Order: sequence, then structure tokens, then C-alpha cells
Amino acid sequence: MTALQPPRPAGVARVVAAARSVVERDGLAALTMQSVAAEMGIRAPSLYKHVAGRHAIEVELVADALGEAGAALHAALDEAAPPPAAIAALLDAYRRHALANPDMYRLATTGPLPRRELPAGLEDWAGAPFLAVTGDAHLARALWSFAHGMVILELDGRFPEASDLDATWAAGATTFARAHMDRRNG
Amino acid sequence: MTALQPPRPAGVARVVAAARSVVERDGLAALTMQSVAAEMGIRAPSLYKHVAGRHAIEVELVADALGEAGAALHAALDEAAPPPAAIAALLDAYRRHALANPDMYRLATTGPLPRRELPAGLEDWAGAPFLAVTGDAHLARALWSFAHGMVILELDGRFPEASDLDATWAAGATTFARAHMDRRNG
DNA sequence: TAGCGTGGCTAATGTCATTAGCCCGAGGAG
DNA sequence: CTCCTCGGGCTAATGACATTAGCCACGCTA
Repeated sequence: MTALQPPRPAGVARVVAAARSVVERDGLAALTMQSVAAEMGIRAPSLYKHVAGRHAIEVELVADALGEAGAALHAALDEAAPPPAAIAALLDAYRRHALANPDMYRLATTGPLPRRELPAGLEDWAGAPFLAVTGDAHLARALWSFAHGMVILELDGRFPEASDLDATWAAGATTFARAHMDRRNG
Repeated sequence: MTALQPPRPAGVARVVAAARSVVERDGLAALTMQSVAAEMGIRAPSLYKHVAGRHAIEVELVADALGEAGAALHAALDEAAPPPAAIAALLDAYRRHALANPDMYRLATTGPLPRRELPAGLEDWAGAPFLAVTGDAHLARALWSFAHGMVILELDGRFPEASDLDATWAAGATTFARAHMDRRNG
């Protein structure tokens, strides 16, 4: 199952592709109308012939980022063991994907979400693996919060230099796995 | 115990106070050199007679925000019950403080931390309650990540509209409390 | 062949941060 | 009393940015 992305007009697609190149090569801060235009070999005002403005470009990138993150998580679940172990697998996939695409991750998860402007259902679909692996909406959200907190704090360099983050992730995984088992039993 | 904030020259203090008023009244996005200057009844370039630039103002605000957040957490621990219950109390204090000061919280926790420029020890001091309440560095970081993830996702409106977040926080609290007890016993 | 839409472009506006350089007024030095 | 210095304002200017207005060429179609 894959997220349903409404097809983009060719012009929009070209702009979004250029924007993504800029973000991945030079970082989020470098995403300007001028840099995107330069990437395409045109001038900034010409971009407005294809997209409504900078915000619209960002929304498209967020949609892509959510779609890809969701795909990574769904894929991780497909291969994974039954629930208790699946939690660790999901967390691992989450971390890997985020660290491999730091700027896209930040873009997709930082600041108010333009929910109105995103494809319907995309958000739920991307988050579904957390529900699948915990079997409980609250535990799912808590697990997602933990994962997001870990990733964003790591990306922002907020943990002390010498932190052994592998171990921290492991601690979180066993903590939530235990909660899951406890919930199942009694 | 309180965080040691090096005293600020009067001019700097006035600028920081104005900046904070702007942030709390109009939000983080409204924090510009012009808005801060206007708040003081002067022109933007005059600010440079007191501070090095916008970044310097933000660093001061981050230091204040960390200090106050830390104070709130330490205070919560002082009143709280022994460890298992203290976790819930700490989380409650964390959430309350963040939601009561959303823009200062965002400022203090979003984006790369200018660690070099912050008062030494401030960061560790602010995070100490998490260590105190879990008794384990990894669990402490995991708990902090959970709390931060919850708060920032809530602030950014990323949870589905109708989420019962109180219950999610509660689920997280019991999850981590259980982990703490398990660690103590066997 | 006349139109017209597509997709460029330049010029201009307004917001920001920041720098350069001027100026006044209060206080201390003589 | 006068002069000098310095703190702390100010205006003007520069250089990113986003965005708008209005012009123009190309290619396809009637």
C-alpha cells in the first residue's frame, strides 16, 4: 500500500524537484526562490508561473517527505518480527530514515503542519505503523513522540557530545516493548 | 539551587526585556530588530550599540528560557513524591511550563543549540530533574525525548484534532514509571 | 496568417539585518 | 568656564528575500 499523491503538473514537478535538490545539497536554509530558480536556470519571478509561492513549494516538499517517511516505516513493518520486536525495528527504521534525510525530516516535522493543503489521509497513513506496532492509540502517539523527540534533538545537536544514543534508543525500545506486553497481558 | 546566570549589562538587559515582550505578545516570528527597537522607542540600528545582533538576542532569550524551564522542573521535583510517582509530576510540570510559554519553549528547543554561547552548566542543570527521576542516563534522555516530542508536536498542532492528549501523557508516564521500577528490581 | 496562451524577463516594492558615519549631550579634565 | 570624550541616538545605504506588475517571444491553432 502506498500513499496516494495526486499527480503534479509538469511545471510544478520541475520546481519541486529543483527545490529538493537545493535542500539536499545546501540545506533547508538555502531554500529560497532565487536558489530554486537558479537550480532551474531561470529567474525567481518566473517560478510564480508554476507555483503560488515559497509556501506552496514547501507544502509539496512536506508531502513528499511524509510519503517517503511513511513508506520507510511501512517497509520496516513488512519485514519485521511480531509486535514486541517490531517496536525496535520500527524505531530503527524511523531513526535511519530521519538521519539519512535530515533536512527533509526537519521540513516535514518542524513548525505548524499545513494540514489543509496536504493530500487527505497522507498523515494518517504515514503514522499507521506506530499504531500497528503498539495496538493502542495512546501508546502509538507516545512512541511517536519519543521517536520524534530523539531524532530532532539528535539532529539539532542537543544531546551532550559524548552521548551513547544507540543505548538510549535501545532503552526506549525496551521500555515501550514492555508497556506493550503489559497491556496485552493484564 | 538556581542556575547561575552571569549578570547582564544594563543596556543588554533592556534589549532582552524588550525582545521578550515582543515574543510573548506577538510570537516568535515577530521578533525582528525593528520590532524590538520599536518596543524600546528607538530605531533598529541603535540596538547594535548594546548587542551584537539578532543572534545574540536570541541566545540571551534561550538562556532565560532554559533557566526558567529548569527552575520549573526543579520546583516540581521538590514537591513531588518518590520516584515512580515523581515521573508523572515531572512530566506534568514540563508540559504545563511549555504550554504556558510556547514561544519561549520553541525558541529554547528548536534548531541548533548555541551551546558555546550559553552559560556553562545551564543545560545540564535544566536537564538534571530527568536524571533525578529516572536514576539512569539513558532512561532520562528517553523520557526527555518523549516529553519534548509530545510538547512540540502539540504546540505545532501535529496531533489529530480530537486527540485526548491527557491520556497520551498518562500512558507515557506509566510506561516510563514501569521501566523505572523494573530497572530497580531486576 | 492572426491570435493567444505559456513561460521567460526586467523593474519595482517592501521587509529584514547589518554597516558606516554623523551628532548631541553629559561629565570629567584642564 | 571650556574642551574632549564617549555613550547612545539617528539617517542613509547595502544586500538578501518574497512578491507583483507588466512586457515580450515563441509555438500552436483556427
